[in-house]
Amino acid sequence: MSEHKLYPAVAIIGPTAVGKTGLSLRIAEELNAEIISVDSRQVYRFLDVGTDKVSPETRRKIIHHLIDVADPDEHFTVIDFVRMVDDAVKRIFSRNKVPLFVGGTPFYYKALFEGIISQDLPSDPEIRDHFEAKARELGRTYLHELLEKIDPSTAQRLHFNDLRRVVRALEVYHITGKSLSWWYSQDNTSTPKYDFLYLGLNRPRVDLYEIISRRVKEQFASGYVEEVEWLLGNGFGKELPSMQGFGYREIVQYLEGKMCLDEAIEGDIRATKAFSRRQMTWFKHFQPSMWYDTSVLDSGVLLQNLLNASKEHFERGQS
RNA sequence: GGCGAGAUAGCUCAGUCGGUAGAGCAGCGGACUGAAAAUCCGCGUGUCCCCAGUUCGAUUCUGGGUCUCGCCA
Repeated sequence: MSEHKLYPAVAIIGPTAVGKTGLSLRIAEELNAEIISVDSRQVYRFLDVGTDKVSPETRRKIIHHLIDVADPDEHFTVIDFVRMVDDAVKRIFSRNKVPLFVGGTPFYYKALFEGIISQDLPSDPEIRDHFEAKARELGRTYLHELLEKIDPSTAQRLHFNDLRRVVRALEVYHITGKSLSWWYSQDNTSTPKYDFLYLGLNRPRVDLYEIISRRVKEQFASGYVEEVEWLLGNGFGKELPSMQGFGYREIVQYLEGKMCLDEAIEGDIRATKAFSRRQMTWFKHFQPSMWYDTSVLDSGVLLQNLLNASKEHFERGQS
């Protein structure tokens, strides 16, 4: 087997609101890099305020990929993400530039760099709906017992309340006739294409929470509610996956008169904090070359550190 | 000033027919194979406001005090 060439890539990871975006713009500028957004919400058009997208002006100066690549009513998945990234990376290198990955969706990094996703597993929304209806009718334990019969080892792994995964396992079995655990045992995950380097940004919790709280309030002051109103008014219903994110779902409740504005804001802040914790339980295992504390490092020094680490990585990849 | 209600976890509150207490939220930890900002799991000792009385035993009953909130002056 011939040794295939890996694309060098640098990724800036860290919880929401640590300051990834700001630093990434400056690094991209210095390195002549193009940015690849690793963010499961920024892929959607029209979700702008709530996802903290960089402005179109900035994007004209520094090219960003994987932003605004799907409509809010499309069924965008990790697989779409990986495929589009692979494509973008080829074009970036053909222009003699390098890719800088930035974003806070750990699952996407995992799929992209560590090839954890089994290929060729189908999905079918109708079958999902069918099982979800069953769960509503007969209870979640019923579905879990169903899974137990066809795929005991997966059933054992999954809690009966974890509807998403139980349904997924049943879905795969019903389409392919083979259980999920059988598929996983085939080891058909994709081979790695990237020689990646993670650079970690973090800061103390309390500090992070304060920034999150401030940022959510800014979003509400910058047309967040109007954005959601517009989406709903243009046929993008609240049941869409793109509309299930924190903030969006609270604003929907607010617009339906189920909570007041302050409750929506507080709910958004709470959910964003919880999300930042969930992000960290993944990122902890990512083993970045280093965790940089953005609250203690002088921003110039921090930038210089990140630049040096990135340059070194790309130079090594080119030799 | 009078009358009434209350004081229990960081917050909102439940409860103990007297045997030192538990929910939700917050907080913390974890899982994660085609929805991932999704989905899911686990973690609860706190002068039960203070003092005295009754009692084998009081956070619970009684009396007094302090504070808070209502209503009336």
